[in-house]
Amino acid sequence: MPLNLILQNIAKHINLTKEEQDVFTAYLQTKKIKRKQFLLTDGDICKYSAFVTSGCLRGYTVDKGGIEHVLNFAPPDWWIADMYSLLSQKPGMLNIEALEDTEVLLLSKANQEKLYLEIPKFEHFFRILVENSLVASQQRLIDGLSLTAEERYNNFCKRYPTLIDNLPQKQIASYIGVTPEFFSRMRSEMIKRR
Amino acid sequence: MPLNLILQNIAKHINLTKEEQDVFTAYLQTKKIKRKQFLLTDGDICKYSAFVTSGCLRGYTVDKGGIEHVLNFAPPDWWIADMYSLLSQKPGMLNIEALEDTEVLLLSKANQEKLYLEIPKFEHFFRILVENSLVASQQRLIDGLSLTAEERYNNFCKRYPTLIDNLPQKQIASYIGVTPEFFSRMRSEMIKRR
DNA sequence: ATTATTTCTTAACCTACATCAAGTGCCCCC
DNA sequence: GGGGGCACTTGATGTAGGTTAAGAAATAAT
Repeated sequence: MPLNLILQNIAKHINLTKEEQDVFTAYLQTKKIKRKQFLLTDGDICKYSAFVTSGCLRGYTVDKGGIEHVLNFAPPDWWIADMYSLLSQKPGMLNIEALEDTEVLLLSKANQEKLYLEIPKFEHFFRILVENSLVASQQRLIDGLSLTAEERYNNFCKRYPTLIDNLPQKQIASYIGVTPEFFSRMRSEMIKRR
Repeated sequence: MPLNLILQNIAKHINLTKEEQDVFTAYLQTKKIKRKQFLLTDGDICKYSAFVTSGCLRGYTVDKGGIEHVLNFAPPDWWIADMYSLLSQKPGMLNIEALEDTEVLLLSKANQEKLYLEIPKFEHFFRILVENSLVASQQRLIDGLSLTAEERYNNFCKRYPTLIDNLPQKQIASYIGVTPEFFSRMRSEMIKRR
């Protein structure tokens, strides 16, 4: 069980005693997900936050026309959940699927609430975590309103350099909001212009 | 000073003693902003979260071509800040401007940090506040990727019914991501189809 | 190693929305 | 109350990205 990674992630924002670490880690469950398997399916109620220790997940929605739209990727050291469903405990719209064999540590909403009571530092930790997510989400919203697809792709490469090597092109295309065809064309034009 | 409104806002998520209320309210400053005046200008460092007690603010960015893109509105009972700049204490991209004469209560980042230490319940309050913001931001992101402008406008009317009566059309257009010309045309076509 | 499936590439054609421009209507301010 | 400026409307034209389709290349499965 690779608890070191999650303890380091937590230690970015809060200091836990050894005892507190034990309390925290006792609340976690390990889960392995094979490539193409789902951690969460749209219409389900999201009961866990997941912390990725190896592999890669993607969160995506499917629109009326059956087109998939990637909301987020989660490589190692990242958290992922359907936030709407997790908070409201209502059926959500997000599918969370493994892009490759993946291992996660699951923290249930119930255990998360217990953590807040037993170790209030976790209020602080998750506030900061969500604040940073909000900043990234708003930045992406602004990008979608004001930048061309090329500019969005450039930003993606700058912000998440470690992701681009292993992510399939069609997933990157979906994340920046264009079709695979357009993405392919755009990239070859960018290369011609070098 | 209309402290009742903000105390009610806080009471949605946390219970404060009378003493705690006094500590909290002592940290607030009142500010009046005339229509068209700025609370924050892009390039500045955001030092406050603002709670609107009357009037209406809008947060927007300006792109390379000089086009404004509305990120958020803040009518009464809403919080607003440039989250990136507030968290990082680096110059931000958001302008916050009054759409009408507005009154806000300001909570500085420094005071906010003090609050967390003196009344840790505020960690809980702001975590929930930011979580809800994240959900709304992600939903808007997904809408922008998967819906037509009409559908986005319909969602806007459903989610924020109290906003549409008083907001100028061009601001709504900017929020849903279309030009004023297209918005005007789209609306008259929707009316024809009734 | 071979086959099946998926991903990527490329070309032709299409479309939701943008841009430009000008006129009308409305609101704000003096 | 009136003038000026801004918001809204409308028409013509343009464009960033989508759709359709087919072939090539790469990857997965056996």
